[in-house]
Amino acid sequence: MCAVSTSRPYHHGDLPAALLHAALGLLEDGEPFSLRAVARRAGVSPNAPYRHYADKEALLAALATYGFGRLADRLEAAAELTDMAEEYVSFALAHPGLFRLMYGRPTANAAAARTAEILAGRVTAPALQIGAWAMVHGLAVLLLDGKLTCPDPAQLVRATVAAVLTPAVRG
Amino acid sequence: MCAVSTSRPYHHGDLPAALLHAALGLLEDGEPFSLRAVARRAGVSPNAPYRHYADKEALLAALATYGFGRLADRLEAAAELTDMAEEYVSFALAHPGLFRLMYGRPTANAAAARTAEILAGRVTAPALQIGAWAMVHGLAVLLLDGKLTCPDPAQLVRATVAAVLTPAVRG
DNA sequence: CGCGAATGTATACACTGCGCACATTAGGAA
DNA sequence: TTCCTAATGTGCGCAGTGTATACATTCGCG
Repeated sequence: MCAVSTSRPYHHGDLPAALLHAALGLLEDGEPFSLRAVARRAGVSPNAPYRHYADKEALLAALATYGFGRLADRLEAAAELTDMAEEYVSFALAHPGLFRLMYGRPTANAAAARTAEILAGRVTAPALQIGAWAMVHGLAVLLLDGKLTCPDPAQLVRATVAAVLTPAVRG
Repeated sequence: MCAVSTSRPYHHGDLPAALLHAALGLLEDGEPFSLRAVARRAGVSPNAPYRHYADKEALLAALATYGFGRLADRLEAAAELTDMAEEYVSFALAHPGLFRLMYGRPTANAAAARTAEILAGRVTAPALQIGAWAMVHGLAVLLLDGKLTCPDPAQLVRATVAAVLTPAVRG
């Protein structure tokens, strides 16, 4: 059958990127995430993604490493530990779906470790490095899950870092 | 049709409790969690649970509040902040499915708040209370997600609390 | 031009959560 | 005792999911 001129071409051009973009869109919009929904949003058949990603996990893993890259960029742009903590939490709150996905995948632990290293760059003692990461991550997760309600999360982060981390670093 | 004598009775007796138990078993065994699997494990038809729980969320919410109860018991039995932190993390590592479920439900925030209060009982300053909870929870989550590998988690918790929380509390 | 490889589509299966109608049973009323 | 009603469990069906398999279309190279 001949394609009508107005129809889009059989071959998409750059489906892998389009799929990633569509998946990100689903996460940002908080819509239920399914491979079929991703394909739908990319305007492609339900099985087309399988040409580029082995399975759903593979797409999610790609999303996770992308997310860790974005987070690392943000962290590296911060000057002090307090700023990094604030960026970390604000990233989580701005992209809840992506953030949860990043830390939920057993894959992409290397990317997570790199993120941790950037954070640790502002701290000296090893126990403090882990403690700082854990506290900031804990704040992010608790806020994300609604276990810690607060009108001004950024302020909360700064106060908590000042009360806990700063004395420990000085100590 | 007449029931054969060896078959179990039509009415279960205490299905709600049996369903909770079956669900817990699924979580502990790390098997994929589905309402049908819960019903299967309880030896009952796929739709029987709907007589006792409005939907899947309701069952999960019941599980979550149960889990928070168990965690609170453990925390209250601990004498010092360090012990509580260790209990918190060890609970998470011992019951990963249940722990993730507890903090993943938007419901049962009251139970989570109660847990936080128990933890806060060992700390005075408000910012420190939140910081302590966040750090301990962060350690639990990072360990659970495999982002923080460590041969002896309990030791890690004690060291981190000693390095970060104790100095901050001392002021 | 022609053919093979890459890419997208169609169809199909097992599984899920869940609504609806029906079967079975328990427990009180006559 | 017998019967009736409400509680409880079952069967069937629907929409939606991940994914395997077979097919159609198109691009790029000879």
